[in-house]
Amino acid sequence: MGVTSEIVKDFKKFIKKKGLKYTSEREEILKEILKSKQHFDVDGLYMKLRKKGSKVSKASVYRTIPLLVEAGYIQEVYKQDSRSYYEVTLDKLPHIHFICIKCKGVDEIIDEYLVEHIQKKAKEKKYTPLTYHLEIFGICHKCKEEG
Amino acid sequence: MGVTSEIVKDFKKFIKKKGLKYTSEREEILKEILKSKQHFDVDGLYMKLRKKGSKVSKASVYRTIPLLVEAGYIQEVYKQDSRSYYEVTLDKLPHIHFICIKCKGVDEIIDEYLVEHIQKKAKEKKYTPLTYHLEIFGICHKCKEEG
DNA sequence: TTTTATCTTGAGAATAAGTTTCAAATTAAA
DNA sequence: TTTAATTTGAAACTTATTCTCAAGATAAAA
Ligand SMILES: [Mn+2]
Ligand SMILES: [Mn+2]
Ligand SMILES: [Zn+2]
Ligand SMILES: [Zn+2]
Repeated sequence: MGVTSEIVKDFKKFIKKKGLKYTSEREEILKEILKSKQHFDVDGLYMKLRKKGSKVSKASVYRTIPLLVEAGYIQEVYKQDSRSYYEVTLDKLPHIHFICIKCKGVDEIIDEYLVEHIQKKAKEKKYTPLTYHLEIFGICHKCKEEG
Repeated sequence: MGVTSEIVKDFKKFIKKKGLKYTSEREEILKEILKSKQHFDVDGLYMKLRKKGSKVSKASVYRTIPLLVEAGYIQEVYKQDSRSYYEVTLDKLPHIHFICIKCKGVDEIIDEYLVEHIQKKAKEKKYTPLTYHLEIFGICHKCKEEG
């Protein structure tokens, strides 16, 4: 049994435990998200679903995302141009995103030490961390060369 | 001569060098921002200006902010509820913001080591950093206790 | 100082991501 | 199968930010 179907089963349990109803739309959205191995936004996700013939509405995508965040499968990792970007958090530590403001390219840096450091600081301030946005906006090497 | 009038003079120079015109609106906005010793958003800033009798329009506030960012006086430090928050960057290193999603309170941690670490990573990836968003969204101690 | 070209302003319209509304459809417990 | 509760899609709504444009301000040149 693949990792995906494990998650789908867990999600169903999660939904039931909350007293909500498990629907095909919710499952469709979760499955599509699990396929994305990169960052995604609502519009991109919605387009992908539509292209495969799905009839899910954008409203349902917007409504399902907070559930998936709460269940711990995805996280909002950054915002750009007034749009939120998410990623699947399977085995992923919080990490830094370098975002090029010219080409919009995103580069990740995973760094265990950094995460520990930040979590120690959070503990000092008695915060319970939920979401990390560690973003550096700037110009990437390629765009710099092109002027 | 105070630090403010120094900055105002520099800003005028900056504006002229760009071939733009120095206006009372731009100066008013800069001065009001320099007074704010905390994070601010456009609406709050605009309200403050209005309360002191200023006639500056919100459009001008929106238009002036990118100039002040470019000049290096302020930076966008985080976004919340689809609103951007800025702060004056005088002698301020990039720093972490702990943001409570319940009470919206913001706590800062300035940490030279962290900044150096991140900048080293940026250099490794050949990025030219411009803006840092180092945010941790979570629950503060107080809100945690209140349930 | 006056002229003139260019830039900036305020007001309101436009844009677009995300939220809300509501009647019809679906779920799942009884 | 019946029934109560939830969810859905579609469209309306909200709201921060951007854009448009005519009128006003700036500053270089005359
Ligand atoms: Mn990432
Ligand atoms: Mn700060
Ligand atoms: Zn780039
Ligand atoms: Zn709080």
